[in-house]
Amino acid sequence: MAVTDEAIEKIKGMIVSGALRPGDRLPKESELAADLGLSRNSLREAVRALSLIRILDVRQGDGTYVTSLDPQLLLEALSFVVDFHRDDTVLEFLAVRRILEPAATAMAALRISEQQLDALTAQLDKLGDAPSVEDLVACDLEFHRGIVQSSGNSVLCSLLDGLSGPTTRARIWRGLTQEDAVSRTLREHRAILAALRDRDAEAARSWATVHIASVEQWLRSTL
Amino acid sequence: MAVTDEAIEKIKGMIVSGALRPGDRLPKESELAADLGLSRNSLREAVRALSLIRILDVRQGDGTYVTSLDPQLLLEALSFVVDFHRDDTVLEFLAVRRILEPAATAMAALRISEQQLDALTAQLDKLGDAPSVEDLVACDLEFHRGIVQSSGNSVLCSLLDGLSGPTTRARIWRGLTQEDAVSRTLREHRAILAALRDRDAEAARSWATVHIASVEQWLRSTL
DNA sequence: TCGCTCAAGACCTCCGACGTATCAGGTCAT
DNA sequence: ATGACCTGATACGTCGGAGGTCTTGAGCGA
Repeated sequence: MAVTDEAIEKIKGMIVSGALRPGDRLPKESELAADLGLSRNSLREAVRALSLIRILDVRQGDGTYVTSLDPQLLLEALSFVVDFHRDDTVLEFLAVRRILEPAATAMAALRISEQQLDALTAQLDKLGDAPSVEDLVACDLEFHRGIVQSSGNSVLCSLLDGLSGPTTRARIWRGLTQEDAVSRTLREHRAILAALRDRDAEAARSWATVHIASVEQWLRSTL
Repeated sequence: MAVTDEAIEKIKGMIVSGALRPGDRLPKESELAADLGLSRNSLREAVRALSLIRILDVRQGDGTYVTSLDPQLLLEALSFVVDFHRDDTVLEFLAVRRILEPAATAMAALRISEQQLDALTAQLDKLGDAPSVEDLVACDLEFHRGIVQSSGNSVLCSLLDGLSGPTTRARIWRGLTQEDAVSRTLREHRAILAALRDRDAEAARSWATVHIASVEQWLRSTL
């Protein structure tokens, strides 16, 4: 195994074992390189790799720190990976969303605050009846994110965030110009919100399923 | 933005845009570095980072290639990330599994082959009635993986694989020594398999839910 | 006390050299 | 002619050192 890979494993080991804890600062590059028995150049490759997936946070002029290791932060790397997928696997990602999103929406129905409900309502009101496709996409993303956050599970939230990432969603919506799709989306958003306000988890779940299934159906007929 | 980060973005761009396709070979380090306008050392940091998340495959003495970009491969990096999570977030990961696994099991009920059913049966038979905890853990992993693969969704499969990764599962099972837990697990596996054989998606879903919920409940009472 | 200057510390980038692994082509024995 | 073996070219792996840039905080003056 290459020295850089060893270094990655060792740093990972230090974090998993608790020798390095979230927020801790690593020894400076030259010291750490000496400790691990490799050159500064090779160590930098290891650090850079761990930095890409948000394990380490490198601040020039300051030092290198272990991130908070929050699920949210680590799964952020997921969206980076999802960006690489080609169109022919979009349906599979969408199928996973179709499983997760209704469940998250149902969970949210039991936990969402009045204040959050009001915010979602205001958001929909602000969008109006005939928004541009761009506005609708942005709003859709925000709407679902708000709901999923109310599920209270940050892993679930980050996962869905990654799966629904800008790229995937943009690709799907770019061609979604059929007139009734816009109004249908607006109606479905209203219905989901109403179900949440009623604390009706099953209704919320069903509307979320319908909502995603309609996108899935449209996409399937298009590809 | 640092030159290395720019290089990462550029390489990503080349792949996403289709200029580089799965399996393609990249120009050699020195050339690519010159093309992108940075030193070989800095480029190597970018390549190493992309290699960690399985976007690139570097072979010494040969060259650097774009991987297949299969969801399976890319989500493999997920397990690396999951390893970093501390015990207090295990419940959130488990909650996500509780959503995905029953759905995957239900999907499998409609698609699994006779041959795969026989293989799962043989696996359970081989384990016997009173296996060691280690054997049970290994078998459990294999059993669920086999089922999820039959769901036909490779994204779903990889995601669950990552979430159920060795570390998380090992941590959970390490303390699972209560006698009835072992026999209960065996019974539940048999029940899931029976539901699959009956092509009864709802029964399969329910048994999978029960199966995971029991782990969740035990874990919740322990932490 | 507040704000500015400046030097120390740490990461950023680059260069050039050498080590090591892989592959292709040629050589030689069978 | 075929196969194993050798060898050179090629490309990645590792290293040490030299400047450069950014952040931080101590020290100074208003």
